[in-house]
Amino acid sequence: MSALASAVGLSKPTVSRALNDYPDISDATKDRVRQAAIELGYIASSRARQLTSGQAEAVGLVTMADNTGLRAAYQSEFANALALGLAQQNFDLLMHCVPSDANELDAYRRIFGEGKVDGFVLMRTRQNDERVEYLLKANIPFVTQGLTEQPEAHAWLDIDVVSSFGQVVDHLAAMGHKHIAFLNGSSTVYSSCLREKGFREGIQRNGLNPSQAPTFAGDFSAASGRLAMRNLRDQAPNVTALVCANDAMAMGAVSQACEMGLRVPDDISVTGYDGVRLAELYNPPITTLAHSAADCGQAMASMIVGLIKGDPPSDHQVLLPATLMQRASSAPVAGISA
Amino acid sequence: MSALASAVGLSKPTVSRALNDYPDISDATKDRVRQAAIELGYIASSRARQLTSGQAEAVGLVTMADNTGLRAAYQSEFANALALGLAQQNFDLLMHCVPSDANELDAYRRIFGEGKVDGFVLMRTRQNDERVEYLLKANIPFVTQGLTEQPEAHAWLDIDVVSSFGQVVDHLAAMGHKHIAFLNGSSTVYSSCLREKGFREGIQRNGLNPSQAPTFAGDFSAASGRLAMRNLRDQAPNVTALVCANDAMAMGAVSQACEMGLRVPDDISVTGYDGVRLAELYNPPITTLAHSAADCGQAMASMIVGLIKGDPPSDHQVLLPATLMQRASSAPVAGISA
DNA sequence: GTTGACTCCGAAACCGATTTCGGGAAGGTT
DNA sequence: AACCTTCCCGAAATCGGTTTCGGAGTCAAC
Repeated sequence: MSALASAVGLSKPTVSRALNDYPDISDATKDRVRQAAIELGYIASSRARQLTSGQAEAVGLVTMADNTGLRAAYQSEFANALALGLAQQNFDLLMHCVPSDANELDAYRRIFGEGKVDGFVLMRTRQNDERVEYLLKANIPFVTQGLTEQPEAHAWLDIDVVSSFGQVVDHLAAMGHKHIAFLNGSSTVYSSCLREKGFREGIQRNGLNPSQAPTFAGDFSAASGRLAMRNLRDQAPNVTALVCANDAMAMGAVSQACEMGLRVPDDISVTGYDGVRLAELYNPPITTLAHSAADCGQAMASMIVGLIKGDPPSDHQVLLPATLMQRASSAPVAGISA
Repeated sequence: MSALASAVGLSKPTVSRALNDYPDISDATKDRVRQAAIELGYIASSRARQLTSGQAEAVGLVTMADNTGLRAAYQSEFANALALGLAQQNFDLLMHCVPSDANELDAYRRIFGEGKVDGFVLMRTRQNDERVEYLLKANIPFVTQGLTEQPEAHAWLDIDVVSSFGQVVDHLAAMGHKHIAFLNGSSTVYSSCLREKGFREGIQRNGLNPSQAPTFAGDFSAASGRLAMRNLRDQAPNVTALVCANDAMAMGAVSQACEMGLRVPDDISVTGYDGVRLAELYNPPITTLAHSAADCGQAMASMIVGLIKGDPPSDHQVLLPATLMQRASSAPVAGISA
């Protein structure tokens, strides 16, 4: 920068103010400086600026190393959209990955302590999420993707899973299904109880018999979807529709059904839930509740930047709807025409 | 920080040297400083260190906004592994996403110019990749994932696609297939010509008739896989196996085949190629060439760090094998027992 | 006692920007 | 001519570390 300053015959502070459009610099000088900056290809060092401003102009995203398969697909679309949204506000996205057995909290502490980021975005909130507690206590700006036990205390963005899973039941009930099973995901993930709540409300709202609507426990993996389908045949053979807590389990369930000689959807309807666009490619394409990971990421980008700039968390609490994507894996029960 | 210095009754430079383990500080003092640093919860500001050292201790990954579906899944596994590998060497991963219509080069120029990163990792190299040319000319360290026209000039890591696609043909030929078609991806992606090369070599090596091995042009999307399957039935009905350049197209082809009443693999075998683990979940699971995005990311992390520390690019040029994952989408031609 | 070698640490400069403060020049007023 | 504004701009301090250089001790040797 001092090279630029001497090139235009001005002092360093004047150049700085000219580039930052301060009011006490004449327009002529500003133009001259800007012109010279372009000619010399000058780009201000963000490091130096950050040192004085105290702002890192970056947001951290800490991920776990074991993200694979569909989960990875979602994370990627999300991270991309997040990075895009942040870039539009001149913020960077700092990705940090910790081994699955490591202490995440240390990573958050260190990254923020070193001044590399001004705040965090948290994916997949868990029950009793220690990250949330730590960040709240340390007074570090953050947004969670997914609700927590203390929704009023921090910023969050979530999909309305309660209403979503109710919608799915409505959809199936409207097609004549009376015996609908639910395959839930890991109970350590906070939203699992919300999904079950939505499912139960749907059952009730449609006047179905709750005792004919068994819940199975899965872990969000395709393998657990397969297992559930096997158990379903043994334990509740009259079930005609299976509502899965995510797409991976739905895929596992469909595959298993096909291998057991069941036809989807003729013999059993299966539905999923996710923000990823892969369910559409499946064979058969899977009826699912979709929300856009891209919209989600973009929205969270402006939320976290707002927080960093001082907005109260209560300004940034957003519940988005998911939309039912009706595809070939669900159909009216046999003997009933749509 | 100077607070730490006064706490232990030493000067700032001494504290700095003690923490960085300089030889001209007594062991007693070092211990005292380290102890105090822990007690006070002192974490050195990376910004200040970077300002003097001139190193950002970060690597950039610039992505395009239109990454969705399977491609996103791969990117995510890769980015995760990259971030993990970088973290182990105290480097950060800076993700930057540009709109699909924007000029990427500006992003590279700006991010490096501002001193936010010391180098880049490039995904999906293209033919006549302007990014490669720019980074070479600007003398900025980078590693590409995928070969380019000037493989000797820079560091890269690639999967041996030539041998891989040869392997697939071997696999199919061994099962009695005589009429094998190839569905290639976009020609703008550099590796497309390598894939075709491998396929052709396989055809030749197995003594098959090249004129009975038509190539179709796709664009890596599932939709183009569907289209290719339709064309295949019209234009080359005697083909019994379709080799696809990636998994997404293979999935599209399988779905389309099923909808047209063809059975996979009984009527036609289909194979894919990718590093993602989703092909395994498909219905039916798809035979594919797999490589680990995680290994790939880890390897590239140490490559780029090595480059930044001054290694010549020739030290970091790696060709990895892919392994054939034989699954249910490929089988011996009808009438031949495995 | 003076000298020299050696160990350990502090003062000051520096990295590249921003911010505070103050002052020179131009122009208008008495 | 003296004074006051207003408009621009520069000197110096600052952020939080690292690095260069030199100086204060201690101790042994002559």
